[in-house]
Amino acid sequence: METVLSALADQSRLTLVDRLARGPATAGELAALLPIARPGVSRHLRVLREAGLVEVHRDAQRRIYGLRPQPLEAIDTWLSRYRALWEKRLDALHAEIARGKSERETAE
Amino acid sequence: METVLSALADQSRLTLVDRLARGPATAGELAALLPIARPGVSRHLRVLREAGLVEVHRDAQRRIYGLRPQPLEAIDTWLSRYRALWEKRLDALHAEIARGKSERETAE
DNA sequence: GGCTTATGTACCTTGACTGTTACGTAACGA
DNA sequence: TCGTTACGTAACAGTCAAGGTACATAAGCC
Repeated sequence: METVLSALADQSRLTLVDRLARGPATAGELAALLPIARPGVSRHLRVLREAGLVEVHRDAQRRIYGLRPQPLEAIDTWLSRYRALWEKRLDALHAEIARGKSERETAE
Repeated sequence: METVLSALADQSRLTLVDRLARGPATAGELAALLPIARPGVSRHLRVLREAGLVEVHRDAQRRIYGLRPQPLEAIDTWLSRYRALWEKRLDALHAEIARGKSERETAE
């Protein structure tokens, strides 16, 4: 959990993950998205790989990276423990809106 | 987004957030949960505060910390862009189960 | 006014992280 | 086979973050 959050706590890696959500890409394609030199991208990809967020397949001299959603699902699961905290707030808001609306309707 | 993920990418702060999800606590109560010295906890709490994950109220010489769910909601929203990636997989799994294990050949 | 309790800030050290350049490796293609 | 393409690792410098100790602040208590 902490490993995945650490891996995502970086704008460069977030950019890579965002891109990979739309489908696989080669290391070169991914590197083109970032304003840093290639070795830096390689290390970012390694961090994502070690966090289980991406997987690699070789295609001749190319490396095809793809997103592994499992760690993201783990975050989603962890987050679900807190979801009630803001859904309660939203429910209250919705109730407020509904109440205001009905009051207006009965008033008019 | 990156700020919140960075704040959460630390086991100590994750512990604090987990605790605060069950209700407010004083800095002292929170410090007792971590195996580090008090000033370290103060700094962790500051990181959480600057990420908008907690808020503080003074009560005489005590500081009462409470969880602010909004940043967590932001992560949930960000995550929703990826949710289809594993829900598709789960749907396929459910379909597979519903269909029964009669014919299996070119799957995956 | 002192003394204690509760908590934060200042400062320092150490270790990890990010980016760079230089180099290594592996596969394709003329 | 030799050059090119596509990636990665190695080594290094600068920055950042986490922990510790010492000190500051602030409010209650006697």
